[in-house]
Amino acid sequence: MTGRKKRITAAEIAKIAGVSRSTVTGVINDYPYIAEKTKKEVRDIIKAYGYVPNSAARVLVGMQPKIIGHFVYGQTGRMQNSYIESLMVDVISSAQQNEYSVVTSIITEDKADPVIKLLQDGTIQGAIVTGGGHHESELKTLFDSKFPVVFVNKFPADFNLSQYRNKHIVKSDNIKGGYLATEYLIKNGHTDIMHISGLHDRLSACDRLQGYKQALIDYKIPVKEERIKEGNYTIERAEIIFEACITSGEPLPSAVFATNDMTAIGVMRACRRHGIRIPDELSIIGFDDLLLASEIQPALTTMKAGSNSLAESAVNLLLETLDKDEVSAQVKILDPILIERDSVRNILI
Amino acid sequence: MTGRKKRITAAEIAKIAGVSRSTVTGVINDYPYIAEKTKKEVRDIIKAYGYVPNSAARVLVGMQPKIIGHFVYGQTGRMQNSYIESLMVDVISSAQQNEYSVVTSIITEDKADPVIKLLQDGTIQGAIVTGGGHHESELKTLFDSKFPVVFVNKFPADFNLSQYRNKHIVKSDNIKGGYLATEYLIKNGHTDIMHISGLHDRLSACDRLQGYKQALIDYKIPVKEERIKEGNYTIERAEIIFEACITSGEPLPSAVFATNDMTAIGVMRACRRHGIRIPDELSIIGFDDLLLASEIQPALTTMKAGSNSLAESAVNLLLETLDKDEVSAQVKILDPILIERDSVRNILI
DNA sequence: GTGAAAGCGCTAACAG
DNA sequence: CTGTTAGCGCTTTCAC
Repeated sequence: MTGRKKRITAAEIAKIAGVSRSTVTGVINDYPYIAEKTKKEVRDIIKAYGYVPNSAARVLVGMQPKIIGHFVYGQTGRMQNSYIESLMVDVISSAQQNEYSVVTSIITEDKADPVIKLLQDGTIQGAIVTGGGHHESELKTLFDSKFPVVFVNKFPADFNLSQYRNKHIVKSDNIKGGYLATEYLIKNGHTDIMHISGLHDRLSACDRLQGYKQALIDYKIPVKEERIKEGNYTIERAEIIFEACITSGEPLPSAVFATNDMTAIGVMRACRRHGIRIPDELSIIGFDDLLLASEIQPALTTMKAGSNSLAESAVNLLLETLDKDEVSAQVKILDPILIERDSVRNILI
Repeated sequence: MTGRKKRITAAEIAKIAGVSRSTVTGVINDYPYIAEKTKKEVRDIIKAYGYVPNSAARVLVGMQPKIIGHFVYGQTGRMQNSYIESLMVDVISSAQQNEYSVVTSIITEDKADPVIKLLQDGTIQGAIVTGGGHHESELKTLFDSKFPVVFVNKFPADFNLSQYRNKHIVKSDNIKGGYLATEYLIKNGHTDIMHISGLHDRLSACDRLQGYKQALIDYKIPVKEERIKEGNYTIERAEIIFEACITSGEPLPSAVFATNDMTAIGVMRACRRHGIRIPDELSIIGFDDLLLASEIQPALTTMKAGSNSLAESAVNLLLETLDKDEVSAQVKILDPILIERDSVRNILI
């Protein structure tokens, strides 16, 4: 680009208004010691000429750009997980309510480098990190940086939060979520419950699995390893897994607890293909409460982590931190809730 | 915030490396007239000290921030239209492939003001505008500005593109889409086809409606106004509309062309409640090809505008424009395609 | 090849 | 209450 039209500057406004440059600054930032009359006059001229203070110049002298980053770690390839998409929207909405803008970065490969650059070069003031995937080294880098970062359901395995500053964690209580989901199935009479988990190297998946196991133990139901399968959050993978169960000839479980709704849908797909009716022959419960969950047939019973409150909590925590100088690490844990729909049958009655 | 740790500057790097400030700049921007040896030495120091050039300072001296905006006009309240969400992801992905970041702004009310400010204050270089809603005055403002903007399926009703500079339009051919959808129903033997449209003040809705009418006319089927209902893109509204049709006692159409998938889902919901089987008793075709469309039962036959290519075309058009000084307006029209699934029955056989 | 000097547009700290 | 001065950190002439 050679020379797009130059914008008008504060100096020019000052000249037009017949005041000094600093008076214009004073008007813009509404300093109390500028005469109301002057303010009004200058404001009119500012409006008339469409003057807007240059952001780069303000940031350069130490003002805050009011932009945060949202780093979304995603699985490779096209992201077809609408959970993460609605989280994006929620983060943006929450930020905008506080007059902040958000730069959303989708990180599919090991491209954390360009992303942390946004923090380093001062474009953004802080960041929210969400999504899946195994990214120890990038997360470490973020953790060890001085920048304010809020991690949502995602953080390095071995961290000692108390050592850090300006780092926070917002998470849904996945152990509890796994427990409640499993307990719900048990209370509906199920004892042979399969769990299709998320990737075993992700904390959220491990927690849900742990909750599952704990519920079984508490209700004196043996935990069988062959009833635990590792999925990868996609419809396709879940479909393959359950397909294999069906065609193996082994007896099917009476219920499945899927680590997320997409997985649950995959199971449903496999069932559809083989004429297995839900919930009559197989009960299923998911996790996330995607929009999809209420629309498929039968409507999916699922656990809701509260994507809205997750994003909101994260944004609020981040913005609070931006105002302060050094904030010690905080952890905020949100309770999941059960959304009862039609995919689980009570086999006691 | 009082004083978060100051970053290291180019001047300090210069001092450490024992070279001058401008040499450091030369190394960073890889100027050809700097000795390779010097470059390497300085680069090592830069890396060792974690130096990253301050973005605000660079922008201030006229460099490009490499950030674009995505302004998403949405209906009031929670956006539960996953079409727009996946468009967001597509825009971000396309931009990132070109090493641009994107600030996504969701505009629910008449808040275009804060959003155009991002352009005016130089935070972003240009913008992509998508979404629904009636926002003549804001769009006008954008149109009349000097900033590069690409409008995706959304623009002022009365515009004379040729007058403008740095403004482009990317749209899917909605007339054709409406035509193809309707024609498909006709070819499957349907003659009593209802259309649930989008809001009549939105161009895309009008175009789809027009295509619908044209197809009927071309196939010598009378257009009946009572078969055209105005929806608002939501499941809820569509459900109410079709519910009313069912309970009115009037004969139902044999097919429905819904202006988007959400509307189609609303119709399906109403049918479910009343035991009307799809596609046996009612055929239905949607528009958008949401992920949902392939998952619901029966899988929804729909028109795909190609959200991916829409976003990609828009981003490419915008980035090309950013490099140039003044670009005359362009219009890019994308062809919709039919995705055949199971919600339409051929009533001829 | 390298260094010194100017200035992008703004805010802040001073005098007046 | 207003005007003047001094940078923020960078890139870009232009001499050396």
